[in-house]
Amino acid sequence: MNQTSPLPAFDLERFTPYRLAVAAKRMSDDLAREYRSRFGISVAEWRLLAHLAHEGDGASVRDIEARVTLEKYEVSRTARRLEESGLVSKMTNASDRRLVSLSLTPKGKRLMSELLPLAQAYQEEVEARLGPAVKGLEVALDRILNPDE
Amino acid sequence: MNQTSPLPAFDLERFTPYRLAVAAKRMSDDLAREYRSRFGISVAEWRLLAHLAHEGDGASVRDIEARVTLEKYEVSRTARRLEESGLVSKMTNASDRRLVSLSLTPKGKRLMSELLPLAQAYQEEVEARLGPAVKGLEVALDRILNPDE
DNA sequence: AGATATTCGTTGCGAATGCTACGAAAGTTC
DNA sequence: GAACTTTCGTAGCATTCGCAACGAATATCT
Repeated sequence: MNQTSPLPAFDLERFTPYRLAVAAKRMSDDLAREYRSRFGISVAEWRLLAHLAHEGDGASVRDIEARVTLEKYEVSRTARRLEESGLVSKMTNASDRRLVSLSLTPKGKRLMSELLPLAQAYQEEVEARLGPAVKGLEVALDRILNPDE
Repeated sequence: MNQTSPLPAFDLERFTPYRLAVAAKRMSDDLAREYRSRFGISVAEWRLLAHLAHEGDGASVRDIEARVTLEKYEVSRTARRLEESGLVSKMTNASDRRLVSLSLTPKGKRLMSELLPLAQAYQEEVEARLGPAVKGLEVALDRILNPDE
């Protein structure tokens, strides 16, 4: 008795969303540990700083929200922390005083000139470790990230 | 003046760890929304349930921790919530009373017999959407997840 | 211009998270 | 068998998170 119908066979370890989540977490934690131990910054802080370094100063919270996949309130809080640690300065935009203009301070720039080459090296390390599979990975990521086309 | 040395060129949007994190979050959120709205369960709850459904009843917190990439305390709390919602039962193991033996309740089994086919369908949808790129993705994920060999 | 709607950024607050330490139970050593 | 070490699961506590609401500034409408 208690004849429960058998459950469908399903192996979580072959479930792509799960595998993707674990792989991303592993790589991200790996990197986050590095960032934190050597520079004391979080992933969100890294993203914000990287955006400012690449796109130049003056980005608003809204700009960054759209670009680095953080929620508005995360950007706001991250910016506050970065300001407190002296890496970023915040000024209200003169022509639209709703906007906050974010800039790297000299200290922030010095940090990024150290950090960016390390990130670049990590990228190359990843590519080397994945070998030819990196091509397929990037194609798949493109498809996931741009569901249009 | 204020001649700051130019920062190295670095594009966050081409940084594989970032792309991987965003892709995983997108897919995971997509699925999590589905699980939550239709069944009221979180990602952690889904993982624990999927493990029990696949491996059978009686798994301990430690077993699950090792298998579904959750921390010990996450498993503990997730199991408590699942017990509260009547999907999982907890019993102390008779032969080793440190261990907690987790099992799907009939209600949990009914839920999973609904949920697992949907997960399977999602997997097939992902494969269809990615097309041939899925091969390369899985190879890359294998490399990231099993850094041996 | 005045009224209304929208955008921008921040914050209050409850829930979730992550670290750590802890007690209970078993294993180990002598 | 008593002292100790280790393993297992839980809970306390501070931090972080996510949602929603808010005030300020601007845009739109009539």
